[in-house]
Amino acid sequence: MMKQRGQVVVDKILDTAERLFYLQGYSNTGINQVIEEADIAKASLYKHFETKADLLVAYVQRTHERWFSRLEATLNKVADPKDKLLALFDHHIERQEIRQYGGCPFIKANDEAGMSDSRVLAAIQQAKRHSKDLIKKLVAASGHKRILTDRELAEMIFIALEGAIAAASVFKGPAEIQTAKKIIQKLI
Amino acid sequence: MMKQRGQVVVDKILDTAERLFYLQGYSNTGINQVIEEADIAKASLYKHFETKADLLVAYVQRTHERWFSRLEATLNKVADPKDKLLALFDHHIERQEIRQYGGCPFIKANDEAGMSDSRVLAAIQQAKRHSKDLIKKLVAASGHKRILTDRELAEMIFIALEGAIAAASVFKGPAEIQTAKKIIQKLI
DNA sequence: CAATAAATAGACAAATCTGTCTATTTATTG
DNA sequence: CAATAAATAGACAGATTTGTCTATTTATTG
Repeated sequence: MMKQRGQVVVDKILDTAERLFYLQGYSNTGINQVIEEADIAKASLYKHFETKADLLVAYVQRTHERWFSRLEATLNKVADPKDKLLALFDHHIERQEIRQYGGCPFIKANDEAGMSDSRVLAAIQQAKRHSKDLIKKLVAASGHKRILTDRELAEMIFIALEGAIAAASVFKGPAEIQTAKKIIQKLI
Repeated sequence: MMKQRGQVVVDKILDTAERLFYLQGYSNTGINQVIEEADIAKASLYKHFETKADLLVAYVQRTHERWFSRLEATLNKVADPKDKLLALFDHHIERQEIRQYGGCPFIKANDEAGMSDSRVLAAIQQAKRHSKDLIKKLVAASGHKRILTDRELAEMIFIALEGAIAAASVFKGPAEIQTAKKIIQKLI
């Protein structure tokens, strides 16, 4: 039952889908490219995922899980509660560097399929609610200046992160995320 | 030379492309659907646009022009300089209602084609720079509290608008745009 | 009116797409 | 080892994609 060395087929599929769906977009990525680059048989893919849309849903959920794990690991390394808020921005600067400023994978998936597939939309909303909740907890524990209320500051950080990542993906650089960080720093 | 009543072919194409590219996405919209719904011949489309990608570039540029006209008209109705800043948010709440919370058309186009087509990326960057410049001018004339510098406030408003529109398109409602407005109100 | 330009309908090519199916080989497990 | 499950390669169907081309009709303009 346990495959230790060598990925199991479903992981190879998801790894490849994750890379291609983000880089090229869902619609621009064909099943044939996925199975070729994942180096698996087509029948194997359709044994694990009934349709291409099912693979998209799985991709969003898996991206959500991995996003959360990585962010949690980053935040655990930061002690000061205000610094945790600022670490959010540094984390996303690093992530967007790695992602070559391709923007937020959830917003991308939402723009491509969120209006037509309700399961995709639901998975994306879950991820964004998760992000917002996490920020709310960090704000509550931060002991900030109270220029804004807890709720306002949390919403502002959430919205600023979203906007800064979107802007960074337009201008292909970290500038807006760094700017957002400095401004939030003034407000906490 | 002048066509007065009845749209010329190129306008019918662009109107249809505008609607379909935004609603369904560029990749999910076929040339055949465009010509059918625009009620024109395929040869006419390819006489005006060499490739589908050229139509996308034209779509982005036209969306940019129309976005600016509409926003300018809205702002001209507002006298108070601080109210102009707040009117940005109201304007986008209305626009996103009409657009059924489909998000920013430029970010959408960027997510779908910005990484692969440099002309699309350039057109999107122009639109976003235009938006940022407009906000900067409004901020400079606003006589705000100077909790933030002019540059910081302008960047914050730009980023907050981007983020709020993205969040609104995930949660399919105006909540985040309204919240962003209230927060900016506190800072000006 | 005559000449030129613009638009039309639609067939067509060539490639690509998702999804199905068969037949075979490789792993796993009792 | 024997039985079951999982993965493979690849042909195939049927639909759809972008873009080209021909032949015809409709507008425009000198």
